[in-house]
Amino acid sequence: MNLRDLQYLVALAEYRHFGRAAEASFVSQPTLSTQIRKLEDELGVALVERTPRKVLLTETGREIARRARGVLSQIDEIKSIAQRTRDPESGTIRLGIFPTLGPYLLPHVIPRLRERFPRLELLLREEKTEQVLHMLREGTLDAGILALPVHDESLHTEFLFEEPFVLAVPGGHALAGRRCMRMDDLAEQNLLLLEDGHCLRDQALEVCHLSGAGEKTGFRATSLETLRQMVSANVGITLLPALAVKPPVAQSPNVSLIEFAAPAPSRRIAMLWRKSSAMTPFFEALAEVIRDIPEELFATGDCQP
Amino acid sequence: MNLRDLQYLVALAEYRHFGRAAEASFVSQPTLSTQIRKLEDELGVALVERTPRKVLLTETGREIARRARGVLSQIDEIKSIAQRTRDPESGTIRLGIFPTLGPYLLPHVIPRLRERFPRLELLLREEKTEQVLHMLREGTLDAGILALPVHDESLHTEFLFEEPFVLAVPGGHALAGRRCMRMDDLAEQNLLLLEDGHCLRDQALEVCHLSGAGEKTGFRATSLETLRQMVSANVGITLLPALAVKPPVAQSPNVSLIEFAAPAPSRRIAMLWRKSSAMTPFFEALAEVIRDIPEELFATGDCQP
DNA sequence: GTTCGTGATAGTCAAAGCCTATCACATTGA
DNA sequence: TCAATGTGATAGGCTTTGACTATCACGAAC
Repeated sequence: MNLRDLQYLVALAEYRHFGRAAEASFVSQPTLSTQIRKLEDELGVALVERTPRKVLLTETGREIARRARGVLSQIDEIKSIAQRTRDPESGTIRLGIFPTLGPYLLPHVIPRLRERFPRLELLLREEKTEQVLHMLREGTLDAGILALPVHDESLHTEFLFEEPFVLAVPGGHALAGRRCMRMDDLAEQNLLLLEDGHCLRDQALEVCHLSGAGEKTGFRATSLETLRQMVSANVGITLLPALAVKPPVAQSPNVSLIEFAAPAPSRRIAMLWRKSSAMTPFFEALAEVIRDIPEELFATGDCQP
Repeated sequence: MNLRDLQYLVALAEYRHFGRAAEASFVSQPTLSTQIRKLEDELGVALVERTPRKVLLTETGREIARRARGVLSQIDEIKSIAQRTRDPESGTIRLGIFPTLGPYLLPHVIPRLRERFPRLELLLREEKTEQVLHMLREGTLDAGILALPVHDESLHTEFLFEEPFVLAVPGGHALAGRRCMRMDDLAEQNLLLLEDGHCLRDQALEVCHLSGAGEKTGFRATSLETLRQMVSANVGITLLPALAVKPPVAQSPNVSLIEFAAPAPSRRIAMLWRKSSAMTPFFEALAEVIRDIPEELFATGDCQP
């Protein structure tokens, strides 16, 4: 049995005439006759009642023709899906992003993506970095936005932007009056950090290491917002990524933000997808849109400590 | 595109390995590889992400494979229609049933089915309720026997019988001497229950809710037989469905069974199949045979607490 | 660096789908 | 009543396709 057989049967059901059914199917009448006969042989039942100058389908033939229409309809759907994929801007992308970036980047990015790809359906998934990588590898995510470095040769890495850190201190802190500082100025300070599993923790530890700062003991936050609230509550000081302190994020009460002089500590953000993905060209276009958000979101002022 | 192509794609989606998909499809690996490639060429899109030692389907490939399963399912229906026309009572039915019913119902049902439909081949599949429903929907089961309610408009529901629960207590338990009780008598008791995923757990929780009983903490059984053994070992008390305590099921040592007065807690069992199935008349006959098992299997004694 | 697993390619062959030519048979019209 | 016509079936043949085995190419694992 094959799809052409089903097409012939459906045509025969409609025309009830071998010649006209053949013509509608773009084959010769003997071809259609033979194929219908072979289908009957394969199924072991009569589908057609052949009477002189008249063709009727048996009850079984009518029922099978009905199902055949459903099958052919689904085949058309399959071709439609394929056609839509050739025009990818109308499909669905599953995009992973980690929690200390997603809520601050996406408000800038989503409107631009909707404008650029109005027919795209974007399914966002907020997970920690390791989980995003895992889901990318096993194919439950199509792409991810992560901080570098990522060591995975099976993934393509498309650099997006560099996001600097700023120091957040309570309003009454000794450093609060400063607009700008050098990394060295962090020496002897102890910072509030996130718990294990967050890449921001590792990134902040790297800054601590370079600057001589330490981690405030006896405390680990579960989210960036918790860190911010702790600073606001005079519990301590912390590093925050630039996007997390720029509009539309509201300024927190009792929190002063201090930028760093060059070379400022920062994290490099990239979009990753499987090298084997068929969507590479499209992902590159998507990355381009993300890369195009305004630089003033990251830019520090003219910082001369 | 032809039906074999769709079969190959579905197999590839399942195995994610060209060799195993080919083996399952009874062709050689080069054949399957070539046919998939030709299908991709015909559709003009990549269906498969080929990475070293790992095969993933693209999102388009997954979507098309999903549709292909539907197509192949309808082709099976067409063959089934033809086979049923040739010989209505032979052929193969794939029947799903959940684990806390199957082992206790089937011994009563199988002999009657074999007698009534001697040429029928019954393939039984024991799965939890959600899995049976999933397999019904995707066409890997023809029918299922499940507890109601089931909310799925695409499935036909044919009520079979109502199966009451009995309370199983250890021989030395305070309630052990009673033959009969009201549901209220369960208040303040804590019952051993199955783990998540078993519909019997939900059914028992409903009884707990109505009667004021609770769940015994720190314990969750993986099977009904484990529950029974725990009662036998004086660990606690539990609800058991009636069929699970009637012959040919052996009576457990040190376990007393107490029936409930009307209205007794119970679960309603039904047979479900796809409304689109061509086998509806036959399934109705099959359900009739199941419905006809002796009522004393469920009947409670004259229970006057 | 070698071995192994896996998917792709090359060459080949049998089967299938399709063709044209023609046949067989029933219906229709003169 | 008979010839003409319409229609579906059959025969022979050709092209295409699906399938094979053998082998290659490449990346991962050891």
